[in-house]
Amino acid sequence: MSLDLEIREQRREKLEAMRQGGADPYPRRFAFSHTLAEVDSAYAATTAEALEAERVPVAVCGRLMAVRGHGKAGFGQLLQDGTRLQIYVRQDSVDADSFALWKDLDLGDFIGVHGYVFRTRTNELTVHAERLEFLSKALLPLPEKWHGLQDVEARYRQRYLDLLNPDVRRVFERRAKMVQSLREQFLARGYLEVETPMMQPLAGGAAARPFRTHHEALDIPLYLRIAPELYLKRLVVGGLERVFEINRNFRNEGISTQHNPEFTMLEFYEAYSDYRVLMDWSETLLAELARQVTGGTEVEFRGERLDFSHCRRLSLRAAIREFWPAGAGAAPEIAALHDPAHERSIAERYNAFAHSSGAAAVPLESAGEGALLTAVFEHVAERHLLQPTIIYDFPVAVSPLAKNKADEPAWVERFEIYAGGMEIANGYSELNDPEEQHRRFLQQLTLRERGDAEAHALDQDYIRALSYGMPPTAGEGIGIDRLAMLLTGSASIRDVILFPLLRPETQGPV
RNA sequence: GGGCCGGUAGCUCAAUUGGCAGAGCAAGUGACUCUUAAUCACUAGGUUGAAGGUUCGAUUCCUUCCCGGCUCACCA
Repeated sequence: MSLDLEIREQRREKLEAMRQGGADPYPRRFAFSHTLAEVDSAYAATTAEALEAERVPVAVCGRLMAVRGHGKAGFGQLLQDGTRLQIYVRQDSVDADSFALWKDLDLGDFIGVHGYVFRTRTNELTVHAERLEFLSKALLPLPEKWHGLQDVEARYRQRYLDLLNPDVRRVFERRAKMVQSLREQFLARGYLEVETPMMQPLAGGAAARPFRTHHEALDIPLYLRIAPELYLKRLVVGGLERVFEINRNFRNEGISTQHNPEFTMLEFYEAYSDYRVLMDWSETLLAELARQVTGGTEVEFRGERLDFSHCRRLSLRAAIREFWPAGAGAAPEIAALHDPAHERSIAERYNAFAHSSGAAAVPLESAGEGALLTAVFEHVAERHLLQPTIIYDFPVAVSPLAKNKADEPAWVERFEIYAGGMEIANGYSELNDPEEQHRRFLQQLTLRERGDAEAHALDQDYIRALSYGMPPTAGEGIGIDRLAMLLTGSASIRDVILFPLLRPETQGPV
């Protein structure tokens, strides 16, 4: 028998013995007087003498994480909701049943402790036990007490064990605080929080491969949403002029340190606004977010200090010039970047450099007009954009839902925010001309026919909604997971998602 | 999907260019009434991810496969 099973067998026997003795090993509740955190904060400043005089009675509970026995006495450490507190059990202070229970406890068991607060000789705040109650059993042993769970796969598969590690717990607490801060900032700006369909008959609003499912009763195919965009803008048509949604998107694409098939997006729209307004608002939003979550505007990410107090602004074309690799010859002239005729030669020049230096080349084949320049930007600049940076003005070919620039119709009023070398946000002035939107969808269809599985589908109902009239509107999506990576210093998106997608275990758990 | 790295006791990790698979924690027994990674003594715990191959002998070398990590490509 493996040791694991042996331990479980021994612990089952303890449970059985408890039942034989008339006790319920899984009792229903414990009426605690204080949480461990409350004990901690209430008596943090109280001296040993004052506690001794007062003998404050408490009833506390938690998971037993450490035991240091001394024969007829002993110390234990309880863990409750992230707080640890020491207990002291001595034979001459508790009843016989409680002491027998104490001797029989395993690490990981849950107990309730009645007693009083005191300080040990080393001045540690401790509950002096007078009675113990058994609350629940750990049949399986917990991970190693000092190192915790280290195996990366086990950490993700058994997150409940990983979360016992305070550093891991802190990441998810901070993520929660982040979402709360964002929500509060949007509510303060007069936004309404909404929920739009996660299952859609057409997966629109972004360029990505969707997950497909099927509704039995209606007998129709449905797609898990790749973005909420088209629904949120329908709401703006309906007069909900400031809306935001924090929810999951699903994209049937690769998994990496920056990609999980389901990820959380904050997406928002405000009427009578444009991308200039959103650039300003995003900048203050991020700065305030960093302040509320970390207490400052600077964070450490992959060895870099990132400063969220402001965003640098750079046009896409300027970014290509600035980050054009030295080995690729002179950076493209501004005039060339404005002339579609030069787009291909710019990409080819970059690719010549890429081939000689071993860097990834820009795929030339399927790209439509304007898409090449965007691809060049991503290859040349993205990984250099460590400090928060707004990149603005994109080609219309890669932005089928964004409004054209007044003075340059082949380009749109769109921006993306980069930090830590990752794209974390994407926003634009929304295209609200239904006829132009229809033409854009048709262009996407021709891409689709050419084999681009990620090109937008034609959403007639969305065209109809726009035809009723949508005010000038600006909208933006912010990737919550990546932002959480930045604000928690996590190198992988899996470290900020409680249960990241993994291949299922072939051999079931023990 | 490509490249690189990894998988050894429940957990964290060792194992000498191929030579008896080990330690700490956790577990069991015993000692111990102020410890805090408690201490001390003893005990038990292994199909070294799987299947083949080379060899007198494989955790170690080779092949295939499984699982994971990093990275590149696609994407946010």
